[in-house]
Amino acid sequence: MSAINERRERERAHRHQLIITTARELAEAEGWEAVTTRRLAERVEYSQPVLYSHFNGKDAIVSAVAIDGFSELAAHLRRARQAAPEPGQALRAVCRAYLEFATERPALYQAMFVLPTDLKFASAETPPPLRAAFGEFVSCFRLDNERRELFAEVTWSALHGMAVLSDSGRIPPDGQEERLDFLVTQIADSPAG
Amino acid sequence: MSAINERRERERAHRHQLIITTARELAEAEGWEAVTTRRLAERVEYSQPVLYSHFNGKDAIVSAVAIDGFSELAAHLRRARQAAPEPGQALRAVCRAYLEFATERPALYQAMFVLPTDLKFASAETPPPLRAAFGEFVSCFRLDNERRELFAEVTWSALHGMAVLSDSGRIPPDGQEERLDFLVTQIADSPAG
DNA sequence: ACCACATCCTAGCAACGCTAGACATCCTGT
DNA sequence: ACAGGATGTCTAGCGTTGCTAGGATGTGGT
Repeated sequence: MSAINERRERERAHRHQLIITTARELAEAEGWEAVTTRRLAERVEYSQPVLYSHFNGKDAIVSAVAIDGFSELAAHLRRARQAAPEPGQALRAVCRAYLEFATERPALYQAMFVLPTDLKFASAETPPPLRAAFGEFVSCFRLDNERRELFAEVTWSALHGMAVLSDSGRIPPDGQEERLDFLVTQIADSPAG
Repeated sequence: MSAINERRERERAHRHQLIITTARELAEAEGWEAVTTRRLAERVEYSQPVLYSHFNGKDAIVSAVAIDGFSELAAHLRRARQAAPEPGQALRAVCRAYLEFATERPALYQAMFVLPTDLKFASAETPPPLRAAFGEFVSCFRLDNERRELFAEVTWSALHGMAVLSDSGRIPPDGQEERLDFLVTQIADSPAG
């Protein structure tokens, strides 16, 4: 109603975002296991209950960070795809960008793809940024390819596996480049790649 | 030294295994978040501190479950590979068996590949069962292929991605079969597959 | 029979996610 | 201008977590 309420809403929205970015910073600096509601509250200079007046719980905060991450990922992939010299190089560029994103922001990546979240994937309520990111993979394949989505899913799965297995030390972190090269070659060398 | 001590050691080893299998059962029945040291202690009918006389902590228990899982996975993959009608079908059979394993024992799979563990991968102290499981993938490729390990790593990464993204609902659980088919086709259609 | 040792449990610590209820603060209507 | 009510925030605490110190109990060896 009044201008006062508008100001309050602005402040509230501002604080909402502050919580998200602070959680993300804390996670990127010390890992998600260091992100406790107490420490987070202290950093934003409010008491614990205010976190719960903005989010349903800790998982919801992680989800909010994840959504921000999806937007960034989508933009990152899109930039890479459009900067590719020729269409045939788009897939390679996008895949490389994906791995880059995962290795440079491991905590953010975890929030998006590893930690338990409330997010709905591949359904009606899927957040648009998430759809956009997935769409970048789909766009790497020719329009007349009836199985573009399938191609994209497998590509994404492979990249995710590489990212997460490498991050947790289950495959050697070096050699990502060779694996990437091999993957792209195999996927692209298909009837309708 | 005496027979009494031997009996004690036997009992201790027996209890050690009891803890592991109980933890696994509990995880498979209700998920790992339901596996607390208290509940686990109650189930094995001992107090909490005995768990810590066998393991360094909860993570070590998870790791122990994971190692058992690696043995089973290795055996499962080996069986599938050897049952393949012809060598050209080995890769497909092993990949299918891998996904089968992951979907039928999700909690065990999580202990092995998702949850934080103390395990060392791809190093000198890598547990033999783990090497064996990975070796089954390598064995699917021809001996004269200099990049067998690379092939195996990418194959494994892709399968892991499919398994974990599907399990967490990030890609639709149906269509695994088509994805598997596509993946195997692309990987196998290579100069030295 | 007695001592010494190993084994096991009770009890408790600090930290976790989360919430009820008191307190203060500010807007609103008369 | 001032009381009343709504809004917002904090203190304090609940139940649970992983983990551990220290005492009780019972067994084995001399």
